[in-house]
Amino acid sequence: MDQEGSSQSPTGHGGLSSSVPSNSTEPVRSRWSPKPEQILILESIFNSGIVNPPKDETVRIRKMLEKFGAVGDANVFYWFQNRRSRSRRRQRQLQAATAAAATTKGAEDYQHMTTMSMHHPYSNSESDLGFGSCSNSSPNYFFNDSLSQASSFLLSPPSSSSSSGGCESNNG
Amino acid sequence: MDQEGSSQSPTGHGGLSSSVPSNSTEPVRSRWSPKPEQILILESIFNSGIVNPPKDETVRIRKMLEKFGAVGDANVFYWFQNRRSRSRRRQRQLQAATAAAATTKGAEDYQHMTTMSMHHPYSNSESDLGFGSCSNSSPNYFFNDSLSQASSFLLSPPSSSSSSGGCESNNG
DNA sequence: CTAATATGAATGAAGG
DNA sequence: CCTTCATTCATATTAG
Repeated sequence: MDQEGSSQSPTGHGGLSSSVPSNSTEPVRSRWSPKPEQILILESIFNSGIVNPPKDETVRIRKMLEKFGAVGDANVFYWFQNRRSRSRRRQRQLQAATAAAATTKGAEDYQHMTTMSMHHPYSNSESDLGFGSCSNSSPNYFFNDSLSQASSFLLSPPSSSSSSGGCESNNG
Repeated sequence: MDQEGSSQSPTGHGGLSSSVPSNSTEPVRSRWSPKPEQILILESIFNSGIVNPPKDETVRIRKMLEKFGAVGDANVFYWFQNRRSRSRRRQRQLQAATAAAATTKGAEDYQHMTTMSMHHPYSNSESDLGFGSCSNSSPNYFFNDSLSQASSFLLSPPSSSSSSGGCESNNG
């Protein structure tokens, strides 16, 4: 198969500035491929408790991500939506596995369950439980960053202190 | 796009000595490798017309496959998902090629894929289309099997019946 | 050992 | 929100 690790051609998505991929030198990426920095930011926000950012917040997040590569509001929205779904699914799966492992009811279902071990390329510890960052003040979700450039950027927000407060995100 | 998350052993072996080489590199931590019997079952189901089994059916299929080796709902779901995609992809490829050959435009303005070689020694005809087996009765998809143990097992399915037709899986 | 292929798994995007 | 499609990544297996 064709394996492309480094892609330096982000399709001008976002539906704003960038135009159609008329570049003949660009392998034209069909869909958006979030950069590591962008993923870091998105994960930070998600882990901060903002699992369902409102429209206002989504736009701001997009602005931040744009610094590291072309991205649109829709991409951000999709990302959070998929992230939420996957998180919930993961949680349910883990819960079901744990429960099944401890079941042993001995009624009629004698189906033994093998050890649950979902292999993960990256140690994805989904610990988004109990988000205490539910303050309707400044949405500075970053504090546990790890990237260099990302952190540098995160320390210099666009002077926008407008917070939309979002304990329970509700997009319309 | 994981629908059901139920993964068991990463190596995908029923708990016996794996056929993995004596390499000291990763003997474990692999992806699920469906056993021939499992593949037979899955193919039978797929060819039976159940190309998109609902959740209930997926669980049941997983139970059947578990008899032949560790497998999770997710694996079954992935299998069907990939099967569908690949079938469609295959058809589109062939169709495109045929159309291109019949067009006789004399201009190769059509650019598809990057490096998709289509020099296949055998005609990869899935011939799985136009399945008129659209009856919402018992889901006894097996009838044209060839395996020994598999067939033996297939003749003793669980008393669970009432599946979702399989014509058009639409649940939500 | 390296290249190519087959296939399971992950993710972005879209529909309902 | 949940399900589904299409694309891509990663790895196992096979060919050279």
